[in-house]
Amino acid sequence: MTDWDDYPRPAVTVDVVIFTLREGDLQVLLIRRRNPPFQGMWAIPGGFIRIDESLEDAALRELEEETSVRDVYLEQLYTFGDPDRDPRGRVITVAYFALVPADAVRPRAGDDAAEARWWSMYHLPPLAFDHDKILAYALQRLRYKLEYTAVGFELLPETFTLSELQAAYEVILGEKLDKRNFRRKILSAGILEETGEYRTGEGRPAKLYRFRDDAVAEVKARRLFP
Amino acid sequence: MTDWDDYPRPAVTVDVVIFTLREGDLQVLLIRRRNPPFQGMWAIPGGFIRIDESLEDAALRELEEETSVRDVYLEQLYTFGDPDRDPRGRVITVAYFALVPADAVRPRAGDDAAEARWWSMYHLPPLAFDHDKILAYALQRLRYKLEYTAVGFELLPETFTLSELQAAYEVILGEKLDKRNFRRKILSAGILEETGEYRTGEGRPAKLYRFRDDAVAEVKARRLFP
DNA sequence: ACAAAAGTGTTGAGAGTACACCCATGC
DNA sequence: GCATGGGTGTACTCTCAACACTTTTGT
Repeated sequence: MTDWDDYPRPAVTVDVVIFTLREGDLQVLLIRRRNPPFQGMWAIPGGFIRIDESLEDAALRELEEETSVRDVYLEQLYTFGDPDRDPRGRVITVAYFALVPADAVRPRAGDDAAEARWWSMYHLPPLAFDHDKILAYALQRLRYKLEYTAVGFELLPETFTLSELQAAYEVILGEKLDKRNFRRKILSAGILEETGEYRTGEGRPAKLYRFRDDAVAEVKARRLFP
Repeated sequence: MTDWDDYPRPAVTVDVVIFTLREGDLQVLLIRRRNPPFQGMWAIPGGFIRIDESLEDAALRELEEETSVRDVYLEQLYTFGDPDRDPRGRVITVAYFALVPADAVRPRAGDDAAEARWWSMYHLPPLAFDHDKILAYALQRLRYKLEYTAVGFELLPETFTLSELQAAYEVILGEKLDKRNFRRKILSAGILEETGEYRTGEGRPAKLYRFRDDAVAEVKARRLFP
């Protein structure tokens, strides 16, 4: 820290891993790169930070550019900064991950993307830069958080049945769960309330639930540091 | 991500929160700033990244400059990037935290510090920049990790008694632990081995232990949800 | 002998896990 | 009435927390 201007500065970007649940699957939003390097390959949405916006604001801006949503779960994931991760030069990226309910989003291509679409986390295309590493880490973190917080709800629509909730957990964790134990535990946690409505379909109609606002607030309070 | 040169670049620094256990206390290494801004105030050691080194290498370099040690526990903590956190302009800092055994270190002042010394985490001086926030977060993370991993050992010398280990946990967690439960739990985790030596002093001599480096250190996390 | 720290077991409560059948509806 | 998914209870195991006295050494 000798002198302020002595050091060449890296470029700094923010990348946002956007997860959702669609088609009974855990999916992630990717964009196809319009420009070199890695032209035509798939990448996590992101972009350069602006000089007067916070990192979180930059992540929210990217998120909104790609999905038109705000007010979703967003958490800083990790900062990736290997000197050779971008062939154009030194680029450090602060990765975030976001959880959005599928029904709230219609992906749209941004400026630098020819195309944007959902991909299954379990069947990904080849990815630009070190984005495979970033996604692998994001999945690990999502699974881990699911085990001790209630973030799973952030991926579901406003109301849902217990079977839908259980299916969400199973898809993300990649394992089957016992129905009775799941229901007992989730109900005794006191974070759900019945809506009074039912979902009909094949078989017996299922009670619809929503998250209790106060419980969701508690989870949200714990989510982001500073 | 329109064009590479369109964006003014922020400066990027790495700050390293260096924890140790000394004098029966959890302490952190701070340096007194020689230059403005915040001249004369205490700060977490850190500095600008070099254009061709990775973030982790930069953190290791800072750590070695301040403490002359390598090969200690080092983990990326969080990236702080509010636009106004440094009055000189836009500076993003990638914070790391390091755990060093007290007997391995003799702090030394670096280039930009008039002075370097250990401070109790529980009696800190006023800090430069947003370093109070960084330290608060580092402590939270350290406590959290202590509950489900074996990182506590990284703060202790090569060999130690169970009472010393317990005292370390108590200082970091800020609470008293039951001796019998602590011993049973830590021994049944199978991560310690006896050295065969004893530490003598006042009272009955105590067995010395060391950490088994082949042990899987992760203590099973208790899940909030299935 | 006494001070000082090391070391040691049991019990009760609560949480987690495994497991199989009846219920309400649409067709 | 039958196919389909929704909904329910119990017994066993394991983990965690609370709690007090004996042992070994140095002086």
